[in-house]
Amino acid sequence: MSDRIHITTAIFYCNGAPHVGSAYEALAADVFARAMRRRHGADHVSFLSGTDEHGDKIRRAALAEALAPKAYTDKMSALFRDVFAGLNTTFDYWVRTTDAGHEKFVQEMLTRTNQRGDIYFRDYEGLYCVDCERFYTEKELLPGNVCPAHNRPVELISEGNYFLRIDKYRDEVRKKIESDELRIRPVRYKNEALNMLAEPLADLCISRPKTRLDWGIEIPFDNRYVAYVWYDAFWAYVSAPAARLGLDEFMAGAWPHTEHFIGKDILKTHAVYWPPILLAAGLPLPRHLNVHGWLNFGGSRMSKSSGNVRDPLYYETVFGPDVLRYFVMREVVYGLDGDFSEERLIERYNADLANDLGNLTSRVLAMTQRYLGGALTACATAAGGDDQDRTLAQALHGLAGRVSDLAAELAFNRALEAIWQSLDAANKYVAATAPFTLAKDPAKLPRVGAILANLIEALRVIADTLEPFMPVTSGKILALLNVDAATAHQPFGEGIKPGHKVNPPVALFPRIEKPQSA
RNA sequence: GGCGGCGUAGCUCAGUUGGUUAGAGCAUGCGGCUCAUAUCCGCAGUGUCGCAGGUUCGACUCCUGCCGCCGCCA
Repeated sequence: MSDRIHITTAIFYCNGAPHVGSAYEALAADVFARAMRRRHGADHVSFLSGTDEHGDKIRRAALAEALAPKAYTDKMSALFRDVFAGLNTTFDYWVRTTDAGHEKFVQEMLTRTNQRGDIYFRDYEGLYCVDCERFYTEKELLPGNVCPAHNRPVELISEGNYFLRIDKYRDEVRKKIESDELRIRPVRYKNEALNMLAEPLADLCISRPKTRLDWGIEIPFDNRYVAYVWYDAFWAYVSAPAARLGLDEFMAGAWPHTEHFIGKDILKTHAVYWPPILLAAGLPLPRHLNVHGWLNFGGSRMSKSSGNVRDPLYYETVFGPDVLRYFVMREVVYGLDGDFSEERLIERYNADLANDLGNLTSRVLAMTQRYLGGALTACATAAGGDDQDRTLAQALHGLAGRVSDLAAELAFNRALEAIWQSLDAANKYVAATAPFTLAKDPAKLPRVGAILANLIEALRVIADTLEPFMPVTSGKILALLNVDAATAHQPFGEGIKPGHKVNPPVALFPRIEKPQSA
């Protein structure tokens, strides 16, 4: 089986600026993508994100700024792209649903699906919420026919529309989810999805009349209609790679190994609607739905109205690169809701980044300068050495493999825990061997050289393993150690050789003093 | 209303198929070191493991009921 992997974030609906929640999803997917590149080779991984730019909410957001929809989404899509770039995400594809190539692809899929026979036209009368852009049944509404999501009255609309047969595929989809052929993780969301598939499903309305909304992709077989925004947006996962590789090759290769990263709010669309859309087009399903929770802010839901939303790049500029990424990966259990607060971020910063990682780097490089003139005099004692040496070597041995396995399971917090256990082992090793005491006796300098060689190797392995989680920091430490990429990836004890020069320390994470509140 | 989850040290949480004195990190207190970003190392804790029953030689871990919080579906 091919080990090609296609990784996606959700396609972000860009009617508002990206916030820390959007950043969290992009960061989790990016950590995963980087980890998979290390595991399978960069050539075997593609990573896709982008913006969802059609639909009524976009049209109205544009109107509110007195912009044409396209001008508005040009601006918003660039904003998302720049924020994610500022967070050092490594997308191979940035898809806009208004890209000409994407629009053409959606039309091809509509034609293809129509020819296969699962699209039909019928008149429909229903209660419609313009904010949700969907029809409701009376049972779903609050008294007075009020939309439960937006707390405003729905409208009675009567119109003809195109529908996609969904229930026809329900059994097939349920079986694939049950058997984990389409695996939903964590498993609690699998159960929720199966629950949703237990009852018959209404067919999906996939068109909107232009008389009501013309900001969309025209239905190729009826120019009075545009495609429903969700139908359009799903195909963003496929359109760009299909254009680059050819649809057939993409479908035969990476697509069945797709890893969708999505929030729990869009589980239903991805577990219930997306699979039938693919099956109706005669295409295979993705492999994994990786569902994450909400990022709460100080205990309450992060939202624009509560004023607790910050530009994700604020944290890059104030705390430095990688800090936000480290915090959300270390603190949040993937799949569960997490709590984000600046106070907690500063605690983590000081305890983990300044005191553990930064200070270890600093003390090891400082001793190497002071006692060895900056150049190693010995090999690491991975295979031999005394008890202390062996304890350190054991902590580093296989670290990269453990971290890679944990990242593959989306257990990012545990992966970082494992790395920090190695950092602890290195700090204990310094205390146990006390090279600063030995260095006072010139006869013991060879041992000091061996100890520092072990510590430099430990730092190298840790910095290398840290790359998916803290790419900038990883690069900084490897640069301080003066090692090239090939050396960086070596197992513990097989990297840096005697004679190798390392650089003097710099403070990677200056301690943040708590503001003295009077 | 149906289905499911959660409730463990001050805080955030681990606790595998039930088994000896219930763990980690942070925060707190004491001791040590001094290479280092006043950093690091060691020691000390404290917990009726939501409540009440039940099964068992033995339950945080299984069963029942209740309380509280939450999610999904209707």
